[in-house]
Order: sequence, then structure tokens, then C-alpha cells
Amino acid sequence: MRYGKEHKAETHRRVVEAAARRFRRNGIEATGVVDLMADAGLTHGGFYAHFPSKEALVAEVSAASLARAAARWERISHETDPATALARIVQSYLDPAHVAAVEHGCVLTTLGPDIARREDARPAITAAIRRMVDALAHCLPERRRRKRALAALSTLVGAVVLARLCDDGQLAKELLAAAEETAGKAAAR
Amino acid sequence: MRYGKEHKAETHRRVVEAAARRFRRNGIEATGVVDLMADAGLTHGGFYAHFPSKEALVAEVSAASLARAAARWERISHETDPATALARIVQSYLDPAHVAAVEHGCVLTTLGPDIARREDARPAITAAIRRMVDALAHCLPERRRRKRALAALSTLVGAVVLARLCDDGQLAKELLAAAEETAGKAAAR
DNA sequence: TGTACATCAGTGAACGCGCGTTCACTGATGTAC
DNA sequence: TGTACATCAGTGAACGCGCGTTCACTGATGTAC
Repeated sequence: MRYGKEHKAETHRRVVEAAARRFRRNGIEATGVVDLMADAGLTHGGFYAHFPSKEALVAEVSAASLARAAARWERISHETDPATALARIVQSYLDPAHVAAVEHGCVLTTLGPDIARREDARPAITAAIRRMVDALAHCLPERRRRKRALAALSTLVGAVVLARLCDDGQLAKELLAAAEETAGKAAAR
Repeated sequence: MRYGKEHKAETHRRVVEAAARRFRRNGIEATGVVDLMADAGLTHGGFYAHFPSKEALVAEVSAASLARAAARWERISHETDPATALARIVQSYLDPAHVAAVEHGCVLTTLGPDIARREDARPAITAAIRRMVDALAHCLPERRRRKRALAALSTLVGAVVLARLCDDGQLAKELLAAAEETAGKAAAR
């Protein structure tokens, strides 16, 4: 079964993506190596040709997932005018449909407390948070822009965590709407 | 080993408290029944005289822990003048020392995404969130008080989740300070 | 007051199970001649 | 161009281990007489 040089990297990517979905939907500990390899169309034995351990996969998944999110925010914040960019970022983050799609949701809100306990995952996550704050700051007027960006990110993350905890869809929507107003209008002040 | 009537209830409370600490510090799945019973000074076999399953314990722990937090906020918001009450709630939630003490931290920030996946834990959590929002609203001036309370809670929760993810203590402090200003000054607007 | 018995919170061995990880093996393809 | 060999991504049986849960048992105390 020898393959071309792209092949292994491509498989690696597929496993990381399968893990990203499973971890977010079912939790990290509840996801077995067997499960996620099966999702990627493989058997479990091959796992250790790609990753030294499950912990290393967790670190890679969270780093890759957040780096992608940060890159998306950077793109939006540089390609459009500030006010539109901010609205796009905030609205897509707080979109109820996006909140419902846990398996594709931002890792900060789906795995946050869990990866905070894993020391080796944190450096890359910190870097991504910094990039996200900077992207938000880029959309804001100059006065106290950094402070506002930091607060806006907190509001976004908290609203999504809370909306997912709520049994009651009405309360969840209220939380998202209130957060959108607070984070979205940071620009108008 | 027959005991007085208070005894079993007291043991039950001790197990719930031990579990609350372990779950927050190490995560729910990483905490075994053996571990938390040992913390409470017992052996694992007795667990099922107190709880039908580990899942039931998880639901009880999160409900009890959040009910206590909600009750505290209600007490503060009714015992002091609105501005002081808001400042006390916000400052204690965002206190770096409190952020560091994961095992005593608010369940919304330590176990949030994890308990959002457990259907049977959510009704009690939703009720506690509602009480916390109402307590915050009680500290705010009348105009759009509910919306501000909802946004403030999101900001508090998000800031603590993010601060715990940050490798870098400086960035963590910035996040907390920015959140304090946004959530704390909701009253002054 | 003293004795016999019932109660039941807590014990600890045992269960089946799925976990993360290892490793000898397979076999399709790239490479050397 | 054709053949022999080396490579190595992926396979699947096997490992020890700790998990959640069950259950027959213990023995200190409350209760009945």
C-alpha cells in the first residue's frame, strides 16, 4: 500500500478534521481513537503513525481549528470596511444556526474549559486568541480599541457558551441578541 | 454501622462537594467514582446508595453549585445599593485569584460546554442562569436593564473562560480588566 | 434497665467493557538495474 | 521496457488498565420487648 507523497499528509488532515468534529460534538474524553479513525475511514492501529499520542492530537486539533478561525477574522477585517467587518464577525459568531452546529462551533466555546486543563495545548490557543483580539480591534475606532476588542471577544464567547446551556430557545435567543448589541455597537460609541 | 438520621444526608453532601471540586479541576470524564468517593473518605461501593448513576451526580453537582451561586448573587443584589452590588458581583467573578481557583470556580466557566451535552442537567442550569440574569438586572437602572444584564453575564463568563485558556498572565489580566469595565459600567450608562 | 433482633450505610471483590497503545504483518507502489 | 526489491501507510490482534456498576456481606446502632 505505498502511496504518493501527498497521500500521508492528506490522511493526516482527514483524521484531524474527523477528530475536530467528534471532540466538539461528544467531548474529548468521550471520543475514542477507534471512533475518530473510523470516521476518517481507517482502522485504529494507524493512528500512531500520525500522532505520538491522543493528547498531541488534541493540541493539534485545537491549534489548527483556532488558527483557521483567526485567519478568517483577519481576512474579513482587512477586506471590508471596519463597521461591516465587525458586524459580519459578530453576527456569524452569534448566529443561532451556528450555535446549534456544535460540531463546527468555535473551539473556545465547545472545548474551552477542557483544553484550559491541557498545558501543551495552551500556547497555540493563546496565540490564536491574540490574533482574534487584534482582528476585532482592527474593526473598531481608535479610542480604547484594544480594551473594547477584548471585552467584545469575551461577550461573544460567553453568549455562545450560555446559549448552548439553555434548555429554553427563547432565553438563548435573548442572550445572543443582547450580546450582538453589546459587541456590535462597541464600534458606534 | 447504623447512624443517626442526619448522617446519610451529611455524607451525600460531602460526596457532592468532593465531586464538584474534582469535576472542575480534572474534568468530569477524567474523574472516577473511586476518586471522588475516596475524597469523601469512603469506598466506591457505597456510591450507588446515594446516586442512581454517575450521570445523575453530574446533574446534581451542577444544579447545586449553580443554585448556590445564584442565591449568592440574589443576596448581594438585594442587600446593598445597586451600584455597589453590581461592582461586588462583577469584581468577585473576575478576580484573578478566583479565576485561578478552578476547583471552586463557577460551573458555567469550568464545565459549561461539557454539561451543555448532558440533556438531563440542562433544566436546572437554565433556571440558575435565569436567576443570575435577574439578580444582575436588579442592580441596573431601568432602561433596557434585562438586555444589559444578559450581555453582562455573557461578558463575565467569556472573560473567565478566555483568561483560563491564556498561557500569558498579562493577556489574561487584560481580558479580565476589559470585561470588568464593560460589565461594571453597564450601570453608569 | 437489659437483651435480642432488625436496620441499613458503608465495604470490597468481582463483572464486562472499552480505553490508549504496541507491534508483527500486509501488499501496492516507487525505484534501481 | 521488464524484473526484483525496498518502502512504508495502513491493518488488526493483543496488551494491561481503569472505568461504571453490581452484590453478598459487615457490624454499629436504633428499636421492641
